[in-house]
Amino acid sequence: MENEETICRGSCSENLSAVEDAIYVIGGKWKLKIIIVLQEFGNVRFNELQRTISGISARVLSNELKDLELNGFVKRIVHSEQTPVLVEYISTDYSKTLKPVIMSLSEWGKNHKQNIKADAF
Amino acid sequence: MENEETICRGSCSENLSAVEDAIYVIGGKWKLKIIIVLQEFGNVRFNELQRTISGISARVLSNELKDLELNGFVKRIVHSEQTPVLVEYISTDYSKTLKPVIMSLSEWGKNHKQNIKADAF
DNA sequence: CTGCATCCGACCGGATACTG
DNA sequence: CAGTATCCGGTCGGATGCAG
Repeated sequence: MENEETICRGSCSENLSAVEDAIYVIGGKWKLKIIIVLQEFGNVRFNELQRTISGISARVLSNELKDLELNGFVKRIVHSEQTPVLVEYISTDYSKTLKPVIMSLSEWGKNHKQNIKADAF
Repeated sequence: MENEETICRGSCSENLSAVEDAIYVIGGKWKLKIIIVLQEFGNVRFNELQRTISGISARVLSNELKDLELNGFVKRIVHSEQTPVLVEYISTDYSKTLKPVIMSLSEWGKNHKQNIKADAF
């Protein structure tokens, strides 16, 4: 019993901390959604992004983008220093490493919605 | 299933909403961590849970557990109505459907930590 | 157009104390 | 032990206005 628990605690904390790290970086309501849009659309401008991701305010989007850029998921490209400024955001190669995460989440979310419809427990 | 390069703009919103649904249910700082602990430990009592997941307060843990129970990820088992009350939480079969999500997140988190150590960009 | 600054209300969550 | 109630400070984030 003690032995099993000890083993479990070992791998568990490892797993826990890994997931914790992941959530710390890509957690929150918006980050993954922004990454998804950038990955699937390619170059996207600020307002375009805001329109695509319904519900996000300019303020929050701005903060999220800064955060994502700091962590290497997003690259900010300025096309013109004159007004009107043109800025595009693109996803980095590193953000592609999130593909499996996004896929499994998407898959699960799809199934979950089905289950919710099926039975209301 | 699909050619990733040609993932349609049409299915983008599909993907987005699926991930959004997933995040809505299992998002947040704690939910996945609680699920992980319950899956790996089996039966866990409230205080044990709080001790294992460092940083969570009783109040928050209580709320999260209620939420997880409502969504069918966790089952609450009362062993005794007398004081001291004995309660155990266990993960449900449905929570096992999150395995792929947890695995991909854990995998990514592990790699990410390595990359962070490697280069500080 | 792309944001940042500010104000300000809502809400999250810690600390503490309490109950069964 | 397993929570709940209350207080309360901090943060989140919407709205608005403005600047480059």
